[in-house]
Amino acid sequence: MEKLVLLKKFGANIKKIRESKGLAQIDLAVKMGYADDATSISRIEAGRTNPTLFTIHKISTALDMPMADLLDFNALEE
Amino acid sequence: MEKLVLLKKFGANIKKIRESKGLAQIDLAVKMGYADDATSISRIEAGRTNPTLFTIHKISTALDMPMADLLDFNALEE
DNA sequence: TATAAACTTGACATATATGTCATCATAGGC
DNA sequence: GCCTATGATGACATATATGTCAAGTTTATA
Repeated sequence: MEKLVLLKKFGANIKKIRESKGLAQIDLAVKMGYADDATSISRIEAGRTNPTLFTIHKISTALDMPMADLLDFNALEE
Repeated sequence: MEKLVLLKKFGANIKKIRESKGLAQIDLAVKMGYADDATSISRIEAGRTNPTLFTIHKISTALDMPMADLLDFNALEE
């Protein structure tokens, strides 16, 4: 898969899960320990950054979702 | 989970899967498109770097393993 | 249409990932 | 002992992730 496509798919998946939990970007950011600033979340959800494993792990913890689930967006399409 | 622990677990998992496929680090590196150099693989397996999503994706493709499986190393322990 | 909540965007300093090279260490087989 | 395969390590230039701020946009709603 091409890089930009991958990042967009991941971002869309995070957004979908976040919204399913009724959280705003800022809520997720605060849960991840950020200083009341959702910039990083916005970038990730838009696919404008290539997050590291540790960042993915922090999202996973904050959303209470296994990392494996966050990356399982290829079961549907390819 | 603490960052260093996470990176070490991920690295150990990659190493286990790579070896189960009978591949040397250099084989994986070449499959990922690197120039006959396994330095990056060595770093990742040792947990000395915090790989990006795209790097994880390249490993996934090269090892023919879903990304979700590569990150599913918490099913066993925590 | 005014207001507020939610999200986006550009910029910034800092840290670190990436890919590569040269070199070193280790282990096994001959 | 020698050679080869394998992996580890330090250094390097370059690219980019991270966390933050300020400012802008979008959306909804009263």
